[in-house]
Amino acid sequence: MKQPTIQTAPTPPLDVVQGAFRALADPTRRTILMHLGEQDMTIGEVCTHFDMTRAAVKKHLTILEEGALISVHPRGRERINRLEPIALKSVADWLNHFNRFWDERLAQLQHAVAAEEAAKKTKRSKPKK
Amino acid sequence: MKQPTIQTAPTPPLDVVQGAFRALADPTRRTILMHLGEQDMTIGEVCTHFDMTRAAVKKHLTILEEGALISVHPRGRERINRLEPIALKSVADWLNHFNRFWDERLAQLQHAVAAEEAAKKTKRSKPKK
DNA sequence: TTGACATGAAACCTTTTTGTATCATATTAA
DNA sequence: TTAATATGATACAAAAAGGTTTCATGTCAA
Repeated sequence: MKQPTIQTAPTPPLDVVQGAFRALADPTRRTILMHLGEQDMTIGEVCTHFDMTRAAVKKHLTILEEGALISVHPRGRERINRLEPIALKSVADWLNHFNRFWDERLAQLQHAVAAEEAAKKTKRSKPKK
Repeated sequence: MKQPTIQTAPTPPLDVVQGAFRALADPTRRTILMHLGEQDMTIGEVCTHFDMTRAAVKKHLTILEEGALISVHPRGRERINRLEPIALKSVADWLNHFNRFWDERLAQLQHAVAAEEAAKKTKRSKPKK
């Protein structure tokens, strides 16, 4: 059924992308990332933002670390969690493969809206571009 | 309990983003999206690219549709699956919140590499890649 | 040293996910 | 009409996800 492709190394960051997408699938983890965007935080500090046991937050942080979205830095008995934007950028790069579709679709929508506006012909709202 | 807000639609992209991130977490579904980026496809055509039962592919397509990443258009007894880039763009927009971190971190890395190179000027033990 | 604090880790449970197999339905073509 | 086709839908099983509780370990501070 499946046609084997001949390319052997068109797979630069697949594991990285997979780990990052997996980590981003959970809303708690996305919220953690936004908090860490404000400042580095210990696990305890992250916990203060969630109604959840410390162990559960720790698991989320572990998955974020596995996805390379954060790094953990021991400082005494604490562990400082820091946002690591490189993996986030790899996700954004993957999404950018679809850039041209956004442009096409947005142009379609704008065109449709413009046609509708013209049909109404009541307002003179000028779409800025 | 207390819902003093009167807005009925203050949740513009939250559910959309969650549904899209959930759908993107699976590598099979990301591959499906790339195939649909090439052309619209029926379920059967999508199936030809995977070593998986038709029912499993159908479930993936359902999750992609729930995440608004694709739309399904009946044509006779077939269902044409079409990429819907708007939800993808909402994910990209969410990621762009971290844009400034990429810039900062990349600048840091470039600076660090430059400093290390300068410090290494005396050494010659560079392992081959 | 002692105790409080911050974390790590394991066992366990429930729900979701991801696949299968099977049967039902609607459409096309002969 | 009849049969093949394309899909929908349900029930099922294994694995992963997401949470809790409990206990152990290492560090700081008095």
